[in-house]
Amino acid sequence: MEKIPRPVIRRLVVYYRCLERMKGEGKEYTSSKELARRLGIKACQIRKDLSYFGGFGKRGVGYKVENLRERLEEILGIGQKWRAVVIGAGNLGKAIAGHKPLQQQGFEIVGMFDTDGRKIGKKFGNLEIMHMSDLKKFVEENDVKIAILCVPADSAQDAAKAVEEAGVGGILNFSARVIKVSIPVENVDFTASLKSLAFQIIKRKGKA
Amino acid sequence: MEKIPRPVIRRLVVYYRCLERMKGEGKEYTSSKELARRLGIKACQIRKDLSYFGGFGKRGVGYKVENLRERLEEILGIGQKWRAVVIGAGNLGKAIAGHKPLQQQGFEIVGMFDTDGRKIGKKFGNLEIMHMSDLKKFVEENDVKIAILCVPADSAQDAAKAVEEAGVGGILNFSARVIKVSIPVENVDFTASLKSLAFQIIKRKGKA
DNA sequence: TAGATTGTTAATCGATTAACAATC
DNA sequence: TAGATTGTTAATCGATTAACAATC
Repeated sequence: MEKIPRPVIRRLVVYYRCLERMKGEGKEYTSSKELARRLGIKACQIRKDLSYFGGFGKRGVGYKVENLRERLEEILGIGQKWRAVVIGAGNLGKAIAGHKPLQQQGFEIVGMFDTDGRKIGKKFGNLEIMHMSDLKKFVEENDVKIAILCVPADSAQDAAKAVEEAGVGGILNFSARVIKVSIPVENVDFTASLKSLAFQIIKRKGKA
Repeated sequence: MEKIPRPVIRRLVVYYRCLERMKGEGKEYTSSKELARRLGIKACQIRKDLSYFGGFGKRGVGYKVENLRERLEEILGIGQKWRAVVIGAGNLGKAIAGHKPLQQQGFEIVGMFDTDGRKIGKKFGNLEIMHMSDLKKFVEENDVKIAILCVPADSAQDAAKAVEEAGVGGILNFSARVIKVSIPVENVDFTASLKSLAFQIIKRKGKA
């Protein structure tokens, strides 16, 4: 398979969600032009993105909504169940663990871990908070593929290392720190996003 | 001012955080090389990024940690207080509102809004949950600059529009939907990140 | 001076956009 | 056939990396 640019995958997810909605609306066919209009993206970019994975449309006609949705589901691995653990039982960790859209989209949170003795053994919903020292065993027994890292910046590297050693497949990193591991990582650094936003607001004020 | 590529600002935030830590470690001088090593970024990229805003270093010597930190603080608007509201008083909204690192970094959550009648009037910490219909007045009276959008995808566009009309300067969008407004937006779409991560794990498995 | 590191220009790389032949 | 839209190649754009003169 040809190398896929990172941004393409992000957009594929966006296309997928739009197709889900179109399906809900009872739409049978769509086109790159229509998707482009709804998503604020160029039509040729959509076609180009799809072309990395094959031709899914009919010239002169467009794409069959359900067919394209299914193909993207397959490509993105959305069909399968992804068993995940949350590392860090703070506010954020609990919010993620309780985030309903995740469950609906095939991500099942099967465990929560922390290092704070006062939290261990407590329940959050039907999840018991476990100690990091039990992570490896739990991952092996429960076929955990993803770890969602919600720990403070200073603990991030240690936690990430433990996750990697436990045999988890990839990390969604909410901590405000670059982590160094050899498994795939996606960073969700919203304090950086917020600062970047602040910068844009300042810049804009300057112009106005 | 020359146009600054978006990714540059994100990295500036990362540099800033690293400098804060270096300051904490009592380091007086650093270099693009050292920053590069600590952050897993190329040294020339750091110099290039900084060069958009001027020359902050001394050839042959490097950068004075505290000096560079201060300049970045200034550029990014980190020195000033940013008053923000959270839209959507669900799990996620509450987690963000209670997220301590935000307060420490100059972002103050001064209000929470929702449209669910059962939530209005309830307290979260020392914040009272208010109705969206009161947003405009609140924003004007409290000089709110940022709105953090934590509503379900289907409500995102309406909420974003209300935020824009209330006169807020920019939006941090946690919802899984593209929103169309004319003020700056930063998207934090972690379900998309999670799906992108899933794809990378699949791809990697294929190779191994 | 010799060594080090910046700031900046030029080269490379990668991603987006435009254009259009293929074809439904 | 005429009109529409894809899939793909080529052109453009933008960001990263390399290279090096300037200079501490």
